[in-house]
Amino acid sequence: MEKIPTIKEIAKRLKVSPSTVSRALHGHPSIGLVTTMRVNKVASELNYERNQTAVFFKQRKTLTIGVIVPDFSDAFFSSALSGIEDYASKRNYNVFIGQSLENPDKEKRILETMKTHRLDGIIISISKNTTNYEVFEQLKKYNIPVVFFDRIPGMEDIHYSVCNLQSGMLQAIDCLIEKGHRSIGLINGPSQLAASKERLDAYKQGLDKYQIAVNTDLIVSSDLSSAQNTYAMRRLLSLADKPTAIITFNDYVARDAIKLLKNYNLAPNHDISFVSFANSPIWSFMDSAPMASIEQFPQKQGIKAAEILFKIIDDRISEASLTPVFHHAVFDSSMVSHRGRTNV
Amino acid sequence: MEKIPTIKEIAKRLKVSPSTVSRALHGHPSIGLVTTMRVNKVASELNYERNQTAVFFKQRKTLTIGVIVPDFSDAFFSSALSGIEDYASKRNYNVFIGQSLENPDKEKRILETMKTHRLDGIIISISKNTTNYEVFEQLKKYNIPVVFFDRIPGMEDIHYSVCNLQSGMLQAIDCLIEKGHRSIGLINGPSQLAASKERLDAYKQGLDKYQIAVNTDLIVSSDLSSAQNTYAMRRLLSLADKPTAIITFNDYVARDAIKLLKNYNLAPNHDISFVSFANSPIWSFMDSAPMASIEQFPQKQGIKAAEILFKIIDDRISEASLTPVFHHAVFDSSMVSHRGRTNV
DNA sequence: TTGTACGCGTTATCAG
DNA sequence: CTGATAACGCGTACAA
Repeated sequence: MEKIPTIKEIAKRLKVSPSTVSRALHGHPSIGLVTTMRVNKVASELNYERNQTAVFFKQRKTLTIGVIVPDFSDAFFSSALSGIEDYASKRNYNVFIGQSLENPDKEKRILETMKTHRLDGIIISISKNTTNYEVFEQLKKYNIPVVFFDRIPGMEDIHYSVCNLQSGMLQAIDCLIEKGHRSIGLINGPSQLAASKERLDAYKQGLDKYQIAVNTDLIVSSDLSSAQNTYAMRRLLSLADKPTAIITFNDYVARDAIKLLKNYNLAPNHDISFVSFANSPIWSFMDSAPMASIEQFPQKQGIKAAEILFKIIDDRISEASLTPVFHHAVFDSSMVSHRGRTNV
Repeated sequence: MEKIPTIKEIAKRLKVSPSTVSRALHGHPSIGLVTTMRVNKVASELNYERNQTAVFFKQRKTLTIGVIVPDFSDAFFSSALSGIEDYASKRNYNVFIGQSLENPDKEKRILETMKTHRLDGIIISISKNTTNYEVFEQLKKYNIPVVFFDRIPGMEDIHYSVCNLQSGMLQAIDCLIEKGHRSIGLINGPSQLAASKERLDAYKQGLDKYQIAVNTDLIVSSDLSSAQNTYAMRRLLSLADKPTAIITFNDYVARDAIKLLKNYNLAPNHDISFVSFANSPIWSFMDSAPMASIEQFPQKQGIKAAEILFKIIDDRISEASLTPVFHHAVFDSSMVSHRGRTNV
């Protein structure tokens, strides 16, 4: 085990002071050319490499951001992570990760670890069970900026990057109405999710625009398990007046619904048209895709969150801002048609 | 901006020495109960939290491992990451990430960053274009253990965790032979990939077991693009003696091949049976899955790599091992049948 | 039981 | 242009 060369070591060999070596290594203009060259020579001979932990310690900056999501094996989040990593690495920043697995305790532990590590900033999509926001207040005191994305807490004064689901829902309804549908069903998610409320509100608003009364029979919910997805679909199919189109909470719900539809020997997008949310890559592998899916741009959301975070970090350097500004990025979801792709 | 409390601060308030505070906070037995309690009280009043960067610097341990893969938005790698994160977090370790995007230069840069950060260990699945292994040698000098997984370099004396593809291939062939197939095609990947050679060798070995001569017409390759996948399949379909079964490099190749087959109005697994590699989740969304897919257990590979890494880290503490031991985990791939799931 | 002194590697400040 | 010194926050021999 060879020992790792330090600035001191170089200084000793050259019989100069450590500070001279440090400055030479940084190309400081006040150091003479000869000295600089001699230092660089010895440094490369010894394979010197600076000890980043010492620099972090001294500078109180870690050049590291943290990313916390519920689960990296979920395509939505891993795609966001991929975008964040790419952005951060271009800024020469490093990325620390943690996954909450939807467990608020684990989430809290991760946040605390990141705090003690003095990370320069955190990007987080919170667990769906998180209700205690105290940690985030503490983070503020430690001056560690937090940017939320996709899943944001019900707090005032936060930075976030989210996707507005309303726009996609309204587009979907416009499109369905244009195709002559008047009876549009909704398979929504669990009511406690903010995302469910958002979809429902936009659904009602969309129908209202065309003076279509909301028929509560056409609105069913699921906890997003396959069993309940199927059950919800069955309820819609059992109606005397079946909907001619159905909007589902997400692509997985749509998949289960379409599967059931086929068991009834009905053709998706022919007998009943489908529009779902997420636009996940699964449809490119499927024979029966919904007519359209509403894209939520996970990677874009992640990158936007990173942009916000770095803006905060940059601003902090230039001035201690007296009036805090909270950055919000809300971009529109957008309906993506799958019609050319399906073979129904 | 409140300033962050330190041990010194606590010491000053209590008029004791910093070392007393430090020991008290660690529950050192030599500190009196009263003192300990007073220290803890003030610490929690001030919301004291120790500065991990200082500890890292002092202890020359970062309690952090790095994970590098080509792309986190790939389900295979994100699933591995998920497993690694979970394992590491149980050991109170943190995870640093980087993605090479198949770019050897970026990969090198990431590795160097991790080196200067003095990470305690690195788990990596190398980019498919990596040919220069010099960095890994340097890492050895810095005493940073590296564990490779899935994609491993052609080096001696390394730690790794991989999946043996031979077992799956042999199972597949056993299974196909048993069902009466004698003419089995292979759509392989690019020849420069070790994984292609491995599949080909096992394929030959499998046929050999049943005294079936290898027919080179039945072996085609693709660079794994959709275009070439389709082209490769077309070549097999244009043979006078078409194969009755086809083994494909991975699920994406199978998807493209099956798609083409349908254009020929032939039924997958009826006219031609398919077995592929990867067992990716896409099949659960598809109407026409291959008969079977060979599981490669990304998460398991990741966790195993983490186990190896932590074993090395643990061993290092207990003793400076004189004879280096290299840990290899090779577990068998395994054929997973999809027959119950397909509706062909 | 507690305090003193030092070191970890680097850089900023000030003095020459 | 360069050197000496202090400081960052913490842990720990050693001394008291």
